[in-house]
Amino acid sequence: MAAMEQQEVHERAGGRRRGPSKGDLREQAILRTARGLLADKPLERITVDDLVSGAGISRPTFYFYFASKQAVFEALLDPVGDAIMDVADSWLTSPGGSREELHASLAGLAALWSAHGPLLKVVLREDATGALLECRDRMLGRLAANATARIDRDRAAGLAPDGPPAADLGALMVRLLTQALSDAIGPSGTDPVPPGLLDTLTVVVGRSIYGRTPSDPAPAG
Amino acid sequence: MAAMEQQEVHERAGGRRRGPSKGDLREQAILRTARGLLADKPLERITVDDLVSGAGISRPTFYFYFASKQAVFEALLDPVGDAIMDVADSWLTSPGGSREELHASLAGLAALWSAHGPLLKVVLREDATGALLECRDRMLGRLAANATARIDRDRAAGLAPDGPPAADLGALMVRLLTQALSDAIGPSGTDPVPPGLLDTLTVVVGRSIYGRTPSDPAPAG
DNA sequence: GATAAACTCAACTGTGTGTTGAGTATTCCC
DNA sequence: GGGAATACTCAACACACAGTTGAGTTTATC
Repeated sequence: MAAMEQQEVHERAGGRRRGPSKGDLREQAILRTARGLLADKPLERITVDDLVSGAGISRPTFYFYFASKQAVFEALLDPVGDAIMDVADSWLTSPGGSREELHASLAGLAALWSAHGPLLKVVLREDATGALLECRDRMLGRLAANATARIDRDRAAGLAPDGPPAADLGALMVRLLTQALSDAIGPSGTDPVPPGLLDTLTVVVGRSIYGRTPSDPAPAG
Repeated sequence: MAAMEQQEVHERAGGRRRGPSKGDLREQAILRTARGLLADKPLERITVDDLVSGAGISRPTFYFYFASKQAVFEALLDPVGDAIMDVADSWLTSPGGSREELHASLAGLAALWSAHGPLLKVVLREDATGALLECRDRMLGRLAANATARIDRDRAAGLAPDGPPAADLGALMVRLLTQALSDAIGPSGTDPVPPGLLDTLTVVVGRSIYGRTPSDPAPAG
């Protein structure tokens, strides 16, 4: 319960209460250490002691700045989540249904995975909890909602054939993309996304949404 | 290092060395307890103490039968892995490229996920290690190899258009299927797979492999 | 220069994994 | 049936990691 109180204090002003700077440096040092360690080993193998010794502080000092190890990675993830939202929105608002445009959108996603691989892998993991889980659901939800809207729009315009409910198809495409990108960057999360993968994803997403097989209805208009 | 020795003893005959039965009951009790607990909570929240008290033994007795908590779940997974291999092979050897046949194959996979959901989720997790990781790679590899062979065959027969390298496409389809099924059965891994998902997956896989968009080549023959 | 808020830590608690060392039961061979 | 090997069992450790306590020092503010 004492833990609760302390966490609430932290929540109140997103980490520390206020104040100019002295401890800001330490907070930054913790975040920097976390980011660095993440390139070497997965989240579950990073201990509070790693962060503590990396930042040159003691254990309780760490807990003064962050409520838990997870909270550090949540803080790290915040700006990345925003970037994902931007990609999602730009995909929705981009013009036509051309292959090039789809390819470009996927490249935007891939760039995020290249830049923040380890972090994105963490948040997509099945056993995420707390704020990490919320963040994931928000990210995936926004991506899926925009994909769904896109599919509906293109179906209404006769660009895409009917098929599964747009929401199901959209959610599936999002899962496919995020999973494929996470796989591509390897266990450490630092490999580059191979260009061939982008081509394959473009074809698969393109065919799934716009493609026809003999048993699909013919194009409208 | 003492741990090493004990583990090797275990490995030598897949668990215990031999002998008739007395301890076989305990081993079964541990496995049964593990399977039961898995329906309630995820692997990482199951402790050795849970298994120990569930099976009515002491801690060291547990370690006599299994080298670690992970080893228990590896043992549980063995037969499931075999079943996956069967599904993979039956998909490869099934006849034509009809939608019904694809749907039936996917239903076979889905049945496995319904029956062994929690276990399959564990093995597909990114942070699997040791034998669990090997098992996963073997399963996914076999599925992907068979999907690839299937795509090659159907392309050669003029049933499927050209497109991304068959191996890339096959691997992506496998990832899509396993991920979608894992998602569908929920966090606990015990929800039923909704029938609508099977339809959607059938369409997506069908279109990805056999479908055409205006920019894809026309059907051969 | 006193008061409060920001900051720091040595030493602790708690929970989990895996081990040690010393046994008891079972089997197998004579 | 006696004796040695093998199967099995456990109380009591050792250790790693998360998170806490309680008491202290610095820094900003009036």
